[in-house]
Amino acid sequence: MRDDVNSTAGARRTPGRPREFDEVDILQRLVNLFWDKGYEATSLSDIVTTTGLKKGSLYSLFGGKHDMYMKSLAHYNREYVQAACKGLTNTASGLPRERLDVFLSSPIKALSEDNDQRGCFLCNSAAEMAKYDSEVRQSVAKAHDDMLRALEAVLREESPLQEDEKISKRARALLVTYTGLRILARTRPDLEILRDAKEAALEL
Amino acid sequence: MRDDVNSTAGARRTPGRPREFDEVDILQRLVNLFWDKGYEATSLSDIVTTTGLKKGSLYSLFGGKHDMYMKSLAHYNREYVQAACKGLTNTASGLPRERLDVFLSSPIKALSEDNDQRGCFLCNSAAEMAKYDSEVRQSVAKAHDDMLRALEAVLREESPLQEDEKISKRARALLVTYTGLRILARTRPDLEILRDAKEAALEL
DNA sequence: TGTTTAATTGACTATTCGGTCAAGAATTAA
DNA sequence: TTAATTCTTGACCGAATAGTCAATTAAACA
Repeated sequence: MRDDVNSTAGARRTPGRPREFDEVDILQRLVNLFWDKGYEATSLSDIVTTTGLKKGSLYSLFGGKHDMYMKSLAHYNREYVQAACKGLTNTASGLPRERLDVFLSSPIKALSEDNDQRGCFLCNSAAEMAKYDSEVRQSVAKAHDDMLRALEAVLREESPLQEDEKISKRARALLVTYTGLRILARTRPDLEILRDAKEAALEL
Repeated sequence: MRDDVNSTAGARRTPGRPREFDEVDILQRLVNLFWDKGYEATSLSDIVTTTGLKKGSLYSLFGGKHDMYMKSLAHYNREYVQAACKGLTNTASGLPRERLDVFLSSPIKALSEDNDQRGCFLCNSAAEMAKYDSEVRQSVAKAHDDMLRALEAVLREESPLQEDEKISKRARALLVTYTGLRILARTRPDLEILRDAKEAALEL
């Protein structure tokens, strides 16, 4: 009926009616929705509206609202968190100090340049869901571990002689600051608060 | 019917049937509920159950679910936030440095001693509601201002010669750290993360 | 005593919630 | 052409949602 969106030149196709949507695109729309409004405040009809899929398709694809959320969270971790980690550890993209600055500036940049007040999907999940949802808690914990490892790598790069203990301590402090920045961004506070906190964290 | 809970020795009573509950007690129960589960995940029937009041009484008392939330938030700010501010600025309760330590340790103490994983009602509100609820945003902003002023007072006390700019900067950084600690507490992370972040913040 | 005022109660409502399912449509393979 | 497979659609479901209201009860007051 529509353009044959799924077939890539001469590739084998599975039998049955082909999908009329791109799964990754749907996932991205879900991420944006949950990121913006959280789990409880997002209704199935919100989801139907912004994905363009009907309930039947959504349920056969994901299983249920909670699965949609978990898969969105996983997608966010894959796309955004990993990108942030790569940005931190990519030795080709500037001095360690500069990369840390970019990392801690991202919450501020999102707010000031893109007027993006959503904060961080991970931090929002931690706040809303982690207490009573062990799946979410696990997913968040894993992402936090990845971020801690990336932070430790940069800090080690910056101070090769520093003892492990100290490196890990500073990484943890940076993660806490990052989380605080992201949450406060959702209240649209003065940018100065965020900027000052960022600078203080970097002074260490 | 029940004991005459409202009358204090010989005081004038308003006409009409007297209340069978204590309004402050109800408010405290509401705070605990919303603090624990957030706004959307708390249903009216949760509220009916934990307050012991029926819907009619609740609605005539508060107006609606959102009013219940706002009044809970106000109560929290009055009771908990003000207490924290007092603890910070009370010159009789230890050195400035010690008071700051108590302040930043409170998220850790709640988690480790009381197994209290609720974080901070204010921070949770910021995360869940502030983006699309201007009333909440205002209430949160006011509480944050109070906390910033209290933090500035302690920092000034500790470093009387420091310039205003610097004091306010450090106060903001501490607020961000505090928020991060409280949010991460909801994911039941290793206490070490929180402890390390606290110490790093105090090192400044 | 009866009147007035206010609190309690439970039945009631309309809407929305997340979720299911059977029938139809579009494709591949034989 | 036919069969098998998969995707799409819209009608449908029971439960839960926030919220309303009139009847009843309990006090103060005159």
